[in-house]
Amino acid sequence: MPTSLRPSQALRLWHDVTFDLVRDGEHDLSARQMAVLLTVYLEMPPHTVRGLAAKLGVTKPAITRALDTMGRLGLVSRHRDAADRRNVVVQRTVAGALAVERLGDLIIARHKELPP
Amino acid sequence: MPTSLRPSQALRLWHDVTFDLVRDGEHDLSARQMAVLLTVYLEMPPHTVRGLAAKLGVTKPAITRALDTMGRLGLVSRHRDAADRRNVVVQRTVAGALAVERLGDLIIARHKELPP
DNA sequence: GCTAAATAGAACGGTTCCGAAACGATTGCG
DNA sequence: CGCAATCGTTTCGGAACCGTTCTATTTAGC
Repeated sequence: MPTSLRPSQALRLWHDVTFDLVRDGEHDLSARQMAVLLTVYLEMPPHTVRGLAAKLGVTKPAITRALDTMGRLGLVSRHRDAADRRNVVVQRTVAGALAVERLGDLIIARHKELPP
Repeated sequence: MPTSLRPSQALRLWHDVTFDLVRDGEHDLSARQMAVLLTVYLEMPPHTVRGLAAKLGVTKPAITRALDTMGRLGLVSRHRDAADRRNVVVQRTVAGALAVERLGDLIIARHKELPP
């Protein structure tokens, strides 16, 4: 575990990274979309619409729409589950992995710049 | 400066905090609104609509609307500048300070929980 | 004083997102 | 087989937000 963040550092970090995301305007993802994206890329698959909706505490159509948007951006892809064809599994993409990786780099860079 | 975050830790932190924000659903602020809120509470006043728009690289009406929403939520307040009555200065509120403080606590808590 | 510049906000049309409800497709169970 | 349950999606009306454009107010310069 890293050394503890102080409140001013924590907020400064959040501000700086959010600021970069808005300023660069690449993603323009809502908080929900960001939560879905990171859940898909950080947690163990498989990820279904229902599972994501339950985990995030939102409705299924909200997940469907988030996946629509992120699919349009190439950040995730959807695939029918062959075993149970009612299910849709959300899969990672190269572009999505790159975007997540860039976000990680951004957080780390801003974290390094934090005042002591 | 805290010890450096590793990529997996940085992304895990971002995921966990975003997840909490979505799950608890208290704020429901967009990335822009979050950037405005944290800028107002972290950077040196005074904050004008024009200044915030220039800093974030968005249009003035976008800032006006963000301030409308956040004012409705009681997170900020607006006042005409007495010196130059064309300007509106954005001021902090008790509720806003509390919300920002809670966000800081959330980030710190999630940061503490990060795997080594 | 009078005009020009600056500032915030309002109006407008288009886009996106929301939750609730309804719907088709699929599966499991009796 | 038949019927209920499950799953993802679509539809619907409403709300929020976007950028552009325009307006009202105020200030600065001549």
